Amino acid sequence: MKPLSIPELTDHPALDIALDTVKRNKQALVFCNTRRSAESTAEKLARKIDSKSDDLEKLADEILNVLSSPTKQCRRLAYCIRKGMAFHHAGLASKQRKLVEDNFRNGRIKVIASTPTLAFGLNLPAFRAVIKDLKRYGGRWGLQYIPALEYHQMAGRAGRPDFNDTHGEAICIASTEKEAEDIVEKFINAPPENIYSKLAVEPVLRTYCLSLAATGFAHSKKELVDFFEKTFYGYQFQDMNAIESILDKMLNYLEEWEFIRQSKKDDFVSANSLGDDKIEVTKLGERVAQLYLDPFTAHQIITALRRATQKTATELSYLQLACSTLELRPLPSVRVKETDFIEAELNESSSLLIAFEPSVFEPEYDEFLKSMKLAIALESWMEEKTENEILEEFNIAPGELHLKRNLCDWILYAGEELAALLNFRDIIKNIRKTRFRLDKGVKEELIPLARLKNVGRVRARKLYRNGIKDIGDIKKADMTKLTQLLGEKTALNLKKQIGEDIEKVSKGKRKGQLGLGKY
DNA sequence: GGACGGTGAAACTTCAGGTTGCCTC
DNA sequence: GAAGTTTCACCGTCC
Repeated sequence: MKPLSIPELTDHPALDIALDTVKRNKQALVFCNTRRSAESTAEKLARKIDSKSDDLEKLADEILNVLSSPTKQCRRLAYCIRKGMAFHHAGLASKQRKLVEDNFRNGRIKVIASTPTLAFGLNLPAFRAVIKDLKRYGGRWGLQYIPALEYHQMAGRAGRPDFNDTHGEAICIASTEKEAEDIVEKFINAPPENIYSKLAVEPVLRTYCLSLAATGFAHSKKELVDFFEKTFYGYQFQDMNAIESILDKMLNYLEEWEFIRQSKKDDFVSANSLGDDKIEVTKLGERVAQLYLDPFTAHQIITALRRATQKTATELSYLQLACSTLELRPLPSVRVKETDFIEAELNESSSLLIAFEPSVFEPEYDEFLKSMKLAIALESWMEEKTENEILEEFNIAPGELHLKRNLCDWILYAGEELAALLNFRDIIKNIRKTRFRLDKGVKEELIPLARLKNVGRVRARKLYRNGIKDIGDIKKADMTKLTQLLGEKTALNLKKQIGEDIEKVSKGKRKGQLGLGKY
């Protein structure tokens, strides 16, 4: 194949290649190693494009209005979209992600600069897959080459047989001859890495131990060992003695946490028998298994709930508990300039916290600070801060906020269930309230309004500011005012929800809805 | 003389991804 | 390790 000659229009070859693809009226995916880089790549490309189209203008507006108040990320994406460029990563709101994907498929968007999200799972082929970075930051090891498997995933996006492409091009960028040789050797000619069983990780192993016992699949340690022997994990591990001792450790934890009871047979009766160590699952253990919860997390929650019965726990206490579980990881990082205010907040509310709190000198302290940061961010969501404010203040993008809110809700739901089983009635009430406010993103005063269908944080606040503060006020409010605030359909709907079926207000008189800003 | 604004270099900071549960407030 | 962001010194202009 003859070498491509591509004009140098920008400061990076990956961008030049992407622009060249657009010139040929084809599509490209540019894979970047960070979200920031994906965004700036798309923006730089957009700056080089001067075409315009009505379709893209419309799409950009749609992208901009996905959230009730657009974030700077929304504005940036909308700017790119206007030029037929886009970025894609987990920080996008899910609707925006879908819009980007769909409009790449239908050809309106020409280039997507993305993190590896697009390479996994999504079927989004393009004529060219440009892999801008083959290295990624790997904690204390600095920049490291990505796995060959990941390279294959990304390169595999090149070529669209469904669109009669006869070939596709996967392009890596090297800055020296030596690097080019490295890339060929490490990625293009290299087989993918071995796959290891996920069971080999302790959290997964202990979850399965408990759930196998809880579902009656295994009644003794022997049956557990038999089961794992037949799995891919057993096949890979081979050494069943080692597995047995790992299982021993897991079972001891489960027993210590009161999820199972092990009835041991006299040791000297049968020296070699794993034999008759019966496993009995407690009520608590059964519920933990049903909740698909890592037993360690469950134990962590239960310990914290016990503490909560003995002191005043606030919503922040429950949020921070949820944020300190493994399920919420990876946690958003704490920036240097944030450390001070998080520690200040910590000083203030330390007595309220119910989860384990390491000292400054322990290695867990970093993660603890992060959990505190996320908890504060979620709390400010409940205090009605907008997505943009949270992005600016905490550097947590809308998509990520949404994901963390869901995870947090799941953990808190589990906490609620466990509290019910343990008969901690007061706690249940508080967790429910926390979950509700977290779901809706409202202050306490808006709870009665936000309970109504079709009323979220925006409408509830609008009503409240106009003196309508609860169901009683909605009953009293006249339709004209409600219509003015929320529009006719929603107003009628609200009245219906509280048991009043009102005929439509006189037609033709309808004024525009009142903007939130003015009231 | 001082406030202000623009510029560029140096110093500093940050870094990918995503499934599970329930109906009740 | 590299790209992006912030900070800061420096200079010119204006009032």
